[in-house]
Amino acid sequence: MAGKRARRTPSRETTISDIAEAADVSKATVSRVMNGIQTVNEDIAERVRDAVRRLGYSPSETARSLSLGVSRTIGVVVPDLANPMFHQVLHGLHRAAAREGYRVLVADTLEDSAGEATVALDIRNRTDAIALFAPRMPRESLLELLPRIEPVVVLNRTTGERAGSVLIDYEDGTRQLGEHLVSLGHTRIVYLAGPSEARSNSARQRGLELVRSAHPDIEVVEVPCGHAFEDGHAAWPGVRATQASAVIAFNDVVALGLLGRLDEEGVAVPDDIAVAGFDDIPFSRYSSPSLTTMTARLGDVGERTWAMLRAEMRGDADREPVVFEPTLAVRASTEARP
Amino acid sequence: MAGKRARRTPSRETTISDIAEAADVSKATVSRVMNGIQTVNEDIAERVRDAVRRLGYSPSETARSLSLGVSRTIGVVVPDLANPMFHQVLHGLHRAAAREGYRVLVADTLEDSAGEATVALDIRNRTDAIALFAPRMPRESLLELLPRIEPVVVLNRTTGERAGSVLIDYEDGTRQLGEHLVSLGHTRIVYLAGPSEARSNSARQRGLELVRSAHPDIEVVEVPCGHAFEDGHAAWPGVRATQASAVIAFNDVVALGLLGRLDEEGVAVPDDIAVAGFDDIPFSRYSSPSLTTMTARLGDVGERTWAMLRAEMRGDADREPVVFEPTLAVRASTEARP
DNA sequence: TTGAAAGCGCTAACAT
DNA sequence: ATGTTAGCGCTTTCAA
Repeated sequence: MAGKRARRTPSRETTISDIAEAADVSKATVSRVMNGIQTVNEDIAERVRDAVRRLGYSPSETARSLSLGVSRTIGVVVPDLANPMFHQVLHGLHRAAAREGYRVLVADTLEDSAGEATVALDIRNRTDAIALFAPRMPRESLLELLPRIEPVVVLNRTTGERAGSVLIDYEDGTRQLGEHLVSLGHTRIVYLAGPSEARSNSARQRGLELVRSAHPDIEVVEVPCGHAFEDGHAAWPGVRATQASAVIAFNDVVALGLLGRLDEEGVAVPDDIAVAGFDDIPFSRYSSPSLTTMTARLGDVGERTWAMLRAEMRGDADREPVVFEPTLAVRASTEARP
Repeated sequence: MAGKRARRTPSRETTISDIAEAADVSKATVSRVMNGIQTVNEDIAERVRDAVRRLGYSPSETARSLSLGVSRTIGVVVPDLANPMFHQVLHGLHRAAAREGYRVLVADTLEDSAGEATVALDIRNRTDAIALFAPRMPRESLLELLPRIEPVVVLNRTTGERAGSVLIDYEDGTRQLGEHLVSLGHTRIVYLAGPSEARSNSARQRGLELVRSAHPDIEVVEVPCGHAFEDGHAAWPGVRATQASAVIAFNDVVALGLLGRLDEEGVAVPDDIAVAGFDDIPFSRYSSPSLTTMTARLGDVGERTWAMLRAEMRGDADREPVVFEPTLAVRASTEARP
């Protein structure tokens, strides 16, 4: 036997060497055939293809990535795949990336802010770039992480120009929502607050502050809530206690949870109480009553995220944050139909 | 200059060699420190950690995977991430995999059945195993693909023992739904059909056939529809034309789309028409009216999928399909509240 | 047109 | 306890 050391790991079944041997050519030739390089004699190419078929071979992407230095794959880290808002962004990002031949791999952190950095590093170390969707980790952690995972673009968090960032203007969106309710004659409005780690929660609070300043006669009270259905569903007693006539929910998911509860309780929407959400997820259009919300062209947000990621990869990103201004979508949950 | 060939690809910034050089040790020692192997002198280890910190190094998972022969990562291919039904399964799978230190990477095929095989091969070639969620491709394609991507487990498709498979019994579930409506006195029921590529669609049709046989006096008519909200929303004219008093939707998403439309049209549910879905997604509990549906412990489905995947990886899978029997969740959309 | 061999960044067997 | 080196499965340069 040759002096080779024993191999310890199982590794994969069929490799390029097996094909080379079976087709009686060099690995280089197999590689050329697999990558469609035209300079190969057709007879030989066919012999290779035949071996590939017979042995059921497909190249290790891991080995290719290592050799090439790139994977043509990007990673996306999402705090909660169950939130439809992220799908819409993901969809746009996906479409844009696919156009340029990039694959998208998604990792869900299940709202575990402590594990975010680990997941991000891990996925980044197998892809060419990474997008962080609304990371929940503290700002210092984020700023520390960013240089280690670039090229990176962050959604809904500022980065102090340490990375590209795409923002939805929750502050102004929430202000618009407030103005809408005020114009409808509501004088006491409750805000169902989201998770305090979510930076967009403070943005919403700032928006409400603007409403308060503009209308000193209007009361805006805050009720702690959360980000999920159950949270909205469970928030009713707290809302009722405020005797408010209108509520702005942290997002559509929460708003829909509340809507379901109001129906159970026999509370009329919007006559007894008006409800508004944020994000314009598809469900919001079809709920009953349909939900007034802020809509932000989330597909475009995704496309734009890809564009920034691409710029980061090329090294010619200017890192000026891109801000999307949401617009009001008035539906039946705030305005009674004629 | 040494006789080394020019390197052509950019590759990564900081490698194990840089750290070795900076800390004045061998790569092996750096590797030991990075992997927490205790046999390293504390002074040296600290020197290495220091270099790691200074240079912001984190190991290439690609290189580790290649060297180790495993990645401790599994892939999941999903036809449509926007369907909440898949989240619930994903969640259970995720939780179970994490317990054993495995990472989960998700790829969305956006309902493109032609691209499924490519995505599956690609993701499988960077992970240790793969789960296919409700693949849309034709059976022959699936059977041909399976041996090339094992270890693999398939959700909601049979595999002829060529791979593990976890099934939800849509046939019996749909039958139960039909019986429920019949017991409520409905005599004409419409089925909003899903995509014909979805194998679970035919399962539902078989379930309806059982209802027809058991109740010759009952009419069950089929109306082509789809799998998304918009499809349910748009299906109303077709449903009305049948003059049926009850509808079974392909899934909850479709049912909720229809519910929204019925509200817009001023049709009372369940008094004018009863509506039932399938899957018990979280929204269904909170819609108004809340939705009658079939519930199948989707989290357990995910956990079980992991268990089968694990068995496939170890090579001791028996491949007997695991079937989950859904149960009826009666809510307000079929049964008026007292 | 084809093949030999170096090299991608890491791990682990073996030697010291 | 540490270093040397082969090897994981590919791609690509260079030589023939």
